[in-house]
Amino acid sequence: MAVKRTGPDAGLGEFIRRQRELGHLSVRQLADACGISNAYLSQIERGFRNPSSFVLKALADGLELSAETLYAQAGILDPAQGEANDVVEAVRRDPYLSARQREMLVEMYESFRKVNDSN
Amino acid sequence: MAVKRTGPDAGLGEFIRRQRELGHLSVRQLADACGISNAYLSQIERGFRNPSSFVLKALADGLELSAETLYAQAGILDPAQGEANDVVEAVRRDPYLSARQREMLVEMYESFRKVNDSN
DNA sequence: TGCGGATGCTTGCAAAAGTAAGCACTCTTT
DNA sequence: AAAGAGTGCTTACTTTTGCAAGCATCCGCA
Repeated sequence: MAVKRTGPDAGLGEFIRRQRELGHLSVRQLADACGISNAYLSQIERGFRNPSSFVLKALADGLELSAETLYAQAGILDPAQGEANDVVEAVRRDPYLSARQREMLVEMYESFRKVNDSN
Repeated sequence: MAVKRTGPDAGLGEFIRRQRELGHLSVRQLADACGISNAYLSQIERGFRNPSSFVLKALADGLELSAETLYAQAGILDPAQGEANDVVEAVRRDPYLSARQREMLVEMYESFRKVNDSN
């Protein structure tokens, strides 16, 4: 498969372990809370397994942190969210537009902003 | 595995297909852009396979939409802020646009939506 | 001391993800 | 009408995910 994968060196597992320890949870406790096996969680934490979207979501719930945070740690979500413009962000989020249409709207918006700035 | 999985009836695949078609991409084109096989993409779109986090991320990139949107569609991320962040609302709220510019953007957006609906 | 339970880790297997190769079909182009 | 490329889909296969069961170690306690 040609898509990037995290290896045993990836930080996601370590991050999960740190979070778990901060919450004073054992491997089995967190695994149970997530509905996964303790064996599997152990392997995830040491970077030998690559949790699926669903397991990642379950882990976020079990660790009581937002899925965004975990996904950002996994390098799947861009953590750069705050500085994004509202309009641009809304356009990029809109599931009913094509990529090309999104592009056009964003360009239009930005040209407006530019024009307004210069006078 | 005890974690919830999306089945062949899940909307994620259909959503992906719809996005792909809006962008006038073939299965092979999108698959290549994502670094996955066309066979696999076909199965994902028809709900027979459940893409991993990495494939989902690659798909979001290939479709040029935010990973958040895709993950929300997959039922992994809460679309909580997404609803409040609707395009028209964001445009109306933007303090740097003139009334006329706002009007133009909204019209453009709505005409896109209309066009997309009718095919 | 020695038992019971809690800890994290390893192993072997079933099930799912993901691919390479090829099928059937539709358009162009020659 | 036949070659050629583009479309999506199917099948057979390899690789990875995820789990049940068990191992080794440590700690509190009778």
